[in-house]
Amino acid sequence: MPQLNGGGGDDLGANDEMISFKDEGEQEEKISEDVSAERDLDDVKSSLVNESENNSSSSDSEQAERRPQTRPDSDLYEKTRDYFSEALRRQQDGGFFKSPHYPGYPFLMIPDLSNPYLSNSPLSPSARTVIPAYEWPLLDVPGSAGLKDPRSPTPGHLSNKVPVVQHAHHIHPLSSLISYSNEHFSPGTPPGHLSPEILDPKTGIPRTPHPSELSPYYPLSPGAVGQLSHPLGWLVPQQGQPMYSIPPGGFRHPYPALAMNASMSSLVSSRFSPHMVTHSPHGLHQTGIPHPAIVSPAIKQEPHGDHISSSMHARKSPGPPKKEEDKKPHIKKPLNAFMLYMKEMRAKVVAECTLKESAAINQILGRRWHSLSREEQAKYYELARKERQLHSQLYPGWSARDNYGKRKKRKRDNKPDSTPEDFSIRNKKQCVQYLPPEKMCDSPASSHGSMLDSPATPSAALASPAAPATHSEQAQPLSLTTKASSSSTSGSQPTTPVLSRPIPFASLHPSMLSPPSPFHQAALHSHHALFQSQPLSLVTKSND
DNA sequence: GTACCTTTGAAGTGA
DNA sequence: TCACTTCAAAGGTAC
Repeated sequence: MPQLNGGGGDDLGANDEMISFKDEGEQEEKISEDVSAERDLDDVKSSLVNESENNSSSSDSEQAERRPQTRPDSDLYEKTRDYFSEALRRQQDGGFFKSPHYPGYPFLMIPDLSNPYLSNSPLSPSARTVIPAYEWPLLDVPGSAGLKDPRSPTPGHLSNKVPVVQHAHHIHPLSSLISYSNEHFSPGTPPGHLSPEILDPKTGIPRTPHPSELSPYYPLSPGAVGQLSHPLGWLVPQQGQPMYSIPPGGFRHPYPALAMNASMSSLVSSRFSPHMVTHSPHGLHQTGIPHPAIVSPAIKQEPHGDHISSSMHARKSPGPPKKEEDKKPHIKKPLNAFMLYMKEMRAKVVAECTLKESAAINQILGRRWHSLSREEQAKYYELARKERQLHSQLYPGWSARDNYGKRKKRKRDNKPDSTPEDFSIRNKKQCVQYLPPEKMCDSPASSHGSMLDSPATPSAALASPAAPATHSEQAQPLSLTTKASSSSTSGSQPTTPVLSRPIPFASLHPSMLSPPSPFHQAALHSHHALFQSQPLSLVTKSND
């Protein structure tokens, strides 16, 4: 797959996750077939969902509104996509970020801050108006990034959820997926590019458009688009949202192309309130622009969370006092491929069913993830890889360990050798599968099945390191390393996906489960055998 | 108010 | 090197 190697030498990261698919042509054909098949399937799904939901509660009507109405014209999509690709290719001058690897996100790859898209400073909301909508379809997704859910009465930044600070100091190539949170847009100052009609007349807050209003170009569901961060969103200061500081000496210009130019820098200084732009006595990175991954400790409700201004202080100073440590801004982990996928697809899944519990949604997403083609997964792996790269560039001293213990960790130990005291009553209570086994079989997937169940082709499964050697080995898709990582899925987690509450089966819809590929279907037979040996609905956690 | 649930993947820890 | 743990997102649920 050329795009996988497209980053080539320009990519600072190792290519260990970049592989070529031997059956590329095959894949492409298959994918195009899958796409059309999936669209058909989605249509069927929609109708089925509508049917099922017509019998549901009255609240479903609003969900029906969120439901994708019709598939955007695929031709238009293709043409537009090509156009975007071409436009971006022209833009990109061989900087760090080459041409987009993923046609689906061509607009994410804005390599150069001096490019015309950004000439008006991305820090200014109005600056986004200079970006022609046709060049940046996502920008034309009006305000959707600002509001995660039309049903939500509160914009993202007002949500009572953890208000993650999402400001940037440069254009993240993955910005739209790197939404460390969705609260990127300041509803107070609706971006100028937003059409008036999509702004809430009362609040001025861009509302999440009806699916039919959404750009048909972006291959995301309307809801998913709603979750997308504005690629420049984290540059937009947000009122009432604390900013975080750059760790003193922690930042450097990772990429020359990303280095903030003078105008940007001044804009940051001028537009960001003193609270937002911290002038560390130790000397911030000259950009002084924070990264969305940073979250105030206070926001994270960590113990001893300090005011945001105090969180601006240094983190990672050698041997910092405890107090200083507590003031460290919380830098989130970069999202992995699945997380990126989840962010993108969650809304779609939510829109397609009446399920609201994230646990259930995540189960579905997990299965869908497995049923993704390798190329599709490759997109997310690549995105995740780039995000990790950028994250490491932005926070050279950051370690995942920094976040350890920052949240009260639940006791989810299911190890059989654990003492009875380790098991809370909650852990012991009976749990019910969200998805019935039949449905589970409809999709690949035990948590151990991973890629084993859903390679596009058997040959691909062999060719790709994504295919685990065994069920206990987790896939390392796109990685040439054969190291079999052992994640929690192979370890502490129950062998059967369980949840404390059953999914209302009526709310489940076939669309929740990805259409099995032929290979997948073959694999399903073995899974049927597996699942038939398991309780159908009630399963207890494998605590012992 | 907050932990839990669920998912996968990355990274850290300890043996 | 391996097994295991923690965290990342999300939001309803339960305590």
